[in-house]
Formats: sequence, structure tokens, C-alpha cells
Amino acid sequence: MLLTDGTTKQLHCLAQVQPIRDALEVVGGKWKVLVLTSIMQGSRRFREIETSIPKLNPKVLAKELKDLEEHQLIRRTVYEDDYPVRIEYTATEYAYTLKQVMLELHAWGENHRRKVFGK
Amino acid sequence: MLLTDGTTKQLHCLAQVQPIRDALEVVGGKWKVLVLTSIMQGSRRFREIETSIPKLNPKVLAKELKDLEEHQLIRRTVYEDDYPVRIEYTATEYAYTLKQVMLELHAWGENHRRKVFGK
DNA sequence: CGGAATCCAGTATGATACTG
DNA sequence: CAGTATCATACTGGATTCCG
Repeated sequence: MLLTDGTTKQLHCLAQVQPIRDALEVVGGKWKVLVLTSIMQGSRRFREIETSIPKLNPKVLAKELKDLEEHQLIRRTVYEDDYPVRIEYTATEYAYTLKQVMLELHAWGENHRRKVFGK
Repeated sequence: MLLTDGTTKQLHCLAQVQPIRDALEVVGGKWKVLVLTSIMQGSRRFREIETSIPKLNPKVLAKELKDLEEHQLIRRTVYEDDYPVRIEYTATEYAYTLKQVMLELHAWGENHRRKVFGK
């Protein structure tokens, strides 16, 4: 494709970057990765997740869980027959497709810390 | 390592996730990737970068540039001999180490859009 | 227990104008 | 041109309390 004028180039660039921004919207933010990891590591119940992550308060956790569920990364299951009703969160199969992304982020972040914050 | 008590497990989990959070802090946010990409694609001067990204205002751009420079992803060069003084931004070699991360984010984000926002 | 409701602070973002 | 100053607004994150 020929990119001779500024506008086309601009639109092209924006379109290219959009998927990256989409991905960042899903895993970005202060808590998403932490919450997801906690669930993947076996935390299932609201309180369990909450206490596994210092400084995380219930309001924020509630929102994070909703976001993650909307993006189909976790599943919320209600066990009605129990009393009091038991609710559990589990990671979906789909959540594990993030593995490569996480590995890359992890590797880069680790290296970056050494580089910028001194070894 | 034996993880028998909750605290140890919690700390372990936090430490593991920290690099990911570090990386997200660098490339996360609404504009970082856009600005960096624009520079990598050849925008060098402040105004050039600004006009290449719709809705981005100078105050925000100034901050993003500072952040990116602090993390050594871009370099700010002042050409004193010119008048008016010319200032140029270029991507560092180091910035290109983000390539794999970007590729993964891009691939996942593209797939995610198809999955969640319907094909 | 699993949240929702309320209130509040801090930061991010934005529009606009201005300066060296 | 390359920003900074100012003011306004939005969004995020947090503390606390309350409810079924």
C-alpha cells in the first residue's frame, strides 16, 4: 500500500495500534492481573480473593471481577442449594490464552527493572 | 519451596506478578503505545507527533514524552545551533526490545476483538 | 459471605490560552 | 515551534457502612 499523504498514514497507524490498546484495556490497570492470577492459583471465593491481595477493597474487587467476567476470562458460579449461597469464581479456558502475553510482559518487565532501576 | 501458610503464598504470588505490573506501567495507559509507534514510524518533532494522533493535546503529550524518556524508550535531542531551536524525539534501540511484547498484545487483542465483540 | 451504597481523594485527561 | 499555565472534568481507587 502506498502511503503518500499524512491522513492515510495516520489512520493506518491508528488501526495498527488498536488491537494493542484493546488488549491493554483487558489486562491493564492496577488489579486485573493480580486478581486473575489469584483465581488461577486457586482462590475461588470473594473473600478468599480479597484477602489474598493486600490493599484490595471489596468495591474495587467487585468491579474487577465484573470486568474479567465480561471479557470471559473468569466464570461466576452460584451454588443456590447451599446456605448461605456459595459463589465461586474460576478461570475460563480462554483465560489461559493470555499465557504468552503474560510471559512476554513478565520477561520484559523483569529485564526492565534491572535496566532502569539498576541491577 | 514449601508453601504451607497463606502469607508465604500471597507474597510469592505478588512477587511473581510484579514484573508484569511493571511492564504494564510502562506501556499501559491511553497514549503510550500510540506515541511510541508514531515516533517509531518517523514522527520526530513535537508538533508532528501531536498532529499525528487525533485528540491528543500538548499537555498530555508532554507528559507522555517525559515518561517514555524516563524509561529510556525515546531520546530527546536539542539542536541548539538552529534557530528556532529544533527538538527531535527518536526511539532508542532499547525501545525495540518491546517488539515481542507488542506482537503478543497485538495478536491477542485482535483475536479478542473477534471473540468478544463478535466476528 | 458476597457484595452494594455512599462518600471522598487523587490522578488522568481534556480544552484553551499563553509564553520563550 | 515546543511546550507551560490554568481551569474543568472524568475516571480510578479507597474507606467505611450497610444489607440480604
